[in-house]
Amino acid sequence: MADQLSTVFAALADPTRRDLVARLTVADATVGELAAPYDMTVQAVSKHLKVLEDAGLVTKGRRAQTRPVHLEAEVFDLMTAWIERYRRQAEERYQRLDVVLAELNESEIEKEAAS
Amino acid sequence: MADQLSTVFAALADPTRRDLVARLTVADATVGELAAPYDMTVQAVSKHLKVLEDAGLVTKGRRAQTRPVHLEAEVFDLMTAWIERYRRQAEERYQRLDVVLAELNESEIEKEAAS
DNA sequence: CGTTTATTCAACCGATCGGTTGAAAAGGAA
DNA sequence: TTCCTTTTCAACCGATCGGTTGAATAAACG
Repeated sequence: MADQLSTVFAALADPTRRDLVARLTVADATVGELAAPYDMTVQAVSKHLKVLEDAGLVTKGRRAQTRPVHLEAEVFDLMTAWIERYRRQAEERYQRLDVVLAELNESEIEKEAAS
Repeated sequence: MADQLSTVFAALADPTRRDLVARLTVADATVGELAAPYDMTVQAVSKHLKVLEDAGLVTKGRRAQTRPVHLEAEVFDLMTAWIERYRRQAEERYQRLDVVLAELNESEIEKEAAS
């Protein structure tokens, strides 16, 4: 299978799945309950939940015939870690750029002073 | 087109595109330079860069025949905002659950004390 | 000018995606 | 047991995806 970061990003690339995640932050819910609001079959929602489950974003319990779905929010950390790592790296680069520009400016000033 | 969050998540769901973003945090680079390390045609990389561009993660300049690619790190904020919003919501929910469990525990203790 | 270099456009291909319908499985309830 | 409810499995469909090859574009260089 693909790496987890890829499956997590891919899982959240779909608006229906993001909405499912959003609703699961409020409370656990069964597949049927989760499917109700959408204009699609319960099978389609079941598939979406499987994608979220494969990404590790969600787990399913078992109570009677029903499968209560539970959000596993720790996986968010994986994405946050990736995003923040490269954001920080990009910011550091811009800071270095600022230094370079400042130095350029200084030597410009020196040239000005020398002329 | 799809909403920006969807396109950004989808763009980063591909490992090659994540690697491109990672490399662009170090320095701007031309399409050819970016394509060199991968075992795929330059056209394929050009397509990947177009996906990143459509997601707003990258812009292309124009210098001679070459198109220097530049990372636009601000779009990261969009994802971070979404992730953090629901992470916080999930955490609050668990805190509420903790309160409920604590209250249950207290009444258990009261029962114990009463017996 | 014609040539070379860098990039994109267009068409194609197999695989995956998001949805459907229909059947199967598994657990209560009568 | 039989029936009903919940969920999943399987097959199918059109659309998109990630890659290819080949041609078009655009700017520098001889």
